[in-house]
Amino acid sequence: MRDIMDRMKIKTRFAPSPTGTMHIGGVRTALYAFLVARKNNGSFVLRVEDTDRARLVEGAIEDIVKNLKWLGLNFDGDPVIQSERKKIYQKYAKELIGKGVAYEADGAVWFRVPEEGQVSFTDLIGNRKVSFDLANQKDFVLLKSDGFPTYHLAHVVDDHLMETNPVIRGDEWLSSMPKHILTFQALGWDLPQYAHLPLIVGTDRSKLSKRHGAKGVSEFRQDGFLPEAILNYMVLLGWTPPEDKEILSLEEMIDVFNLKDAHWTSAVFDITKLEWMNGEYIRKSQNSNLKTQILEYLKELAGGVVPNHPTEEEIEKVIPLIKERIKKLSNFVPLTDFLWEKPEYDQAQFQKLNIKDKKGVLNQILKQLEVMERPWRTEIFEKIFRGLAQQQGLKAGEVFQLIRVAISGQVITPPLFESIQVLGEDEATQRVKEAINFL
RNA sequence: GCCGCGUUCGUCUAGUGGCCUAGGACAUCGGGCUUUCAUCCCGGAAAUCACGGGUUCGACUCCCGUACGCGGUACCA
Repeated sequence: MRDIMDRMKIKTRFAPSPTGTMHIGGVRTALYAFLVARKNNGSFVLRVEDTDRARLVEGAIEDIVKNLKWLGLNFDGDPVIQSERKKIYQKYAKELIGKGVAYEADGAVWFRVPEEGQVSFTDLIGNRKVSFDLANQKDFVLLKSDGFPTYHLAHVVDDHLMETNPVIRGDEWLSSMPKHILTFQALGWDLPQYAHLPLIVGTDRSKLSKRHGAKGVSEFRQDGFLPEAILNYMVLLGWTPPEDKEILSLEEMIDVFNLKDAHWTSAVFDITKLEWMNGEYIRKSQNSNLKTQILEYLKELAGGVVPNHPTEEEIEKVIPLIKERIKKLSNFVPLTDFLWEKPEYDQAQFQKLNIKDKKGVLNQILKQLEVMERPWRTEIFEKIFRGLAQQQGLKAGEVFQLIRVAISGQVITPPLFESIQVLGEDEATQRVKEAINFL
């Protein structure tokens, strides 16, 4: 197999049908095809399988192209659009009728499957030989009565003409192999190599779909997932990198990926691990890159408009505070919005505190803040409130926690002093006053 | 029903006959660091390798069967 792979030129394709938004499961198929192509200096093309006119969804092609681009899975050349190739399929359907292996009935062209015999091929995944008894196969449609080809004809014609090798697709096609083998043979063409990728399934082990709350790529993007993390997580669903090195860039994947090491068992999509990995990517990204990504993310969230707050400078200031605290870009908003907006105080948050006379202590705090030398310095700030805690018979943490809720309305925030620095001394003092009034 | 494929911790997986009293990662639990939450560090629990037969001195690894799961069985892809 290795020899054959080496000798043949490599050309892979991703062939979705534009019946909806690009699904997360498709990412893995596209990624593997992309990796095989790039690894072998081959090409990777996009083919749009739009032969089912009834299920066409407007904008689906644009969605697929946009998402592939976002992911960094760049394809070569222009997409091949099957609906524009109608004549070609018709020509071969006619040829097949001429050869006597196909016939017309009910306005469609059917392939006549031999009564007996066997077909088999060896799948690249796991190097498994799979055989089918033709006695179990029925005649199938090549050309529908509307003149468009079925998947089966279109696949054979296109992948032969495009010289696809190997064909990388989902495992749901494995049972259609007899149809494809038969058609290739009837046309007198060589069978390409095939790699049927195991299905990605939901927690109930059935094919991943909307039923599982499975999302489209765009939704992952809106959720604040990074393309690198999605790619990295998906590549692990069915393939293990050498030496336990799980975190890999696209470039590194190209380097070490090998289809022959791909697995043949279906994998459950586990968003928890994806989230962890996304957090890893956020933590290890450069602050300046993160800033750009957050800016872009917020802009998209606001419908393409740059929001007034946070500004680029504000984001820059806050990044070191939140970098280790967010798993997804979307976490940025709830974690930081108290910095740009007045908090809405909630008794429940104050009640979590272990201090009896909150109002009294807060007044003490306010008094200190008003006389503290500006600009406030961390050491001084800490010293003063540790002293205050002691004097009040409280733990230092309890006092800091009270200040936290007073300035943010929340019990969980980025580091206190740094947050106050972003807020500014006036605003921080003002909020303590407001908290006192609230209590 | 028929055809095909599959079956190692909850999940992704390592493992290609002795290195496996089964390793790693996520999740989980406990501890450390710590003014919250995270990050980080240390440690624990977690798979009778689906089951039953073979083959072999020896099987998670090879063979057969059973069970279960999934996919296909469309003029959908």
